[in-house]
Amino acid sequence: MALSTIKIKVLIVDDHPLVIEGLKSLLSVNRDIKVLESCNNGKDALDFLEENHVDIVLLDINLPDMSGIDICELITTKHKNVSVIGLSTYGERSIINQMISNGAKGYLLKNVTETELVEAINKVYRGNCYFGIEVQKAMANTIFHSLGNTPRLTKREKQILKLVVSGKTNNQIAEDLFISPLTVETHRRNLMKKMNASNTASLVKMAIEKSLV
Amino acid sequence: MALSTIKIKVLIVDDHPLVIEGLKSLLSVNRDIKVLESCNNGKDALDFLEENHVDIVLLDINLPDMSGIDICELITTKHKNVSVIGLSTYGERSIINQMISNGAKGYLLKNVTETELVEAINKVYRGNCYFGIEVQKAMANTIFHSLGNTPRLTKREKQILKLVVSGKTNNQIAEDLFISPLTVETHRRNLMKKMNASNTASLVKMAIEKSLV
DNA sequence: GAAAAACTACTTGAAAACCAGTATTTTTTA
DNA sequence: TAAAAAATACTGGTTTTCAAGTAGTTTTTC
Repeated sequence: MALSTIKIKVLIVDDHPLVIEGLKSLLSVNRDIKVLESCNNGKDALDFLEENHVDIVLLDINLPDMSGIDICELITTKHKNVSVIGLSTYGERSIINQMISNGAKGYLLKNVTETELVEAINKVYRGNCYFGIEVQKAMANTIFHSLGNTPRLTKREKQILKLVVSGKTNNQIAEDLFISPLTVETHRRNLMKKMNASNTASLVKMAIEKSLV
Repeated sequence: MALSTIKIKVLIVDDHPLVIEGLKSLLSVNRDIKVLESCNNGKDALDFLEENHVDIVLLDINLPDMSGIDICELITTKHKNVSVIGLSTYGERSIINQMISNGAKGYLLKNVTETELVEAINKVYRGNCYFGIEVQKAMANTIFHSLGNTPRLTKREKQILKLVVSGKTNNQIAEDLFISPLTVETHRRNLMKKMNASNTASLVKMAIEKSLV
């Protein structure tokens, strides 16, 4: 708050000009925060991050070229010192879950107030998490049976889980991915261990429940 | 409409007094419809139906003693000449689907207008179906991949499907239901045939997708 | 009361999944 | 660059599921 020379560098990613302008306007008042750039698609955002130092990305979920959820994962894995705050119109719990498990540090709805927005950016910048009041409400309903204990799956595991859920056998998956059926079996076993599933049925159920597919 | 002596007999089931009064008030204007009784829980409703002739049940989903979805099934199986119209605050598609597959002939949201309510009751009374505009909107989103082609499962099949989804093996299910594992196997096979599933994974996926569990 | 549907139970054989390890190579991260 | 994590692949054995039938009993329905 005190150091006026060091500003929190923000990148806005949203395909709606109105929202971008609105966010810029809200943040322009605060002199600890500087909006470096705004992108209206995922690719531009990723390109910008390659060549610029950014602290916070305000990331919309509905983008024209790719899902905000996927972009979130790309950003958080590639740029460890960049924090993502999700942004969307509706507080759908499945999306919020996915954002969190993909490394998002905060989540806000678009009816956010200036106070809330600034608080979110400050908190996340300091390494904390921030979730809007409306978002917390949306999560509260099903807090026990999904959030928090969602296991972290590897890329390959997610891939295989999707194929399992789609009804493919180990052999079919092996053919699809050009690996040995025995390897698929190993991944499957690890998946079951991670998700506390005793068989395919509960694995599929939990995968859907935790919105991992 | 013409015969003033024969009125459509309606039973209201809702645990919220305000809603009951509202519905009564809306329907009191119409002289073809008579609200016989109103219950604030499922048991009372079922008891009333045992001893009284009712044409239409306006059934809330959230009830204190049991789920409106279950009551709907009980009513439609026990009382063939009684039609159920579901009633709830939110137009959640999964609930609507379950109501329909449990025999509901109509579904309305609580912000329903007098016109719509009367039209619904009249249509359902004449053997048709009626779904409110808001409900239709909610269903339209996912109309292709769930509704319409939902297979009709028997009571036992639903029961077993739930246990399969919960991760139990045929043997465990057999123990639970005091039947032979071989019988469970037969039911499971019929379930897979009905749902076009080739294995447990796709069976579970489809069961959840079609909100059958 | 007859017909249909649902529930029950079995046989046999094959395929797939599950369990519990070990182990090498590749990639990522500190 | 060394350590950790992820992806790969194997052995060997057990349990469960899948497939394709048959068939008796009970419950619903017309």
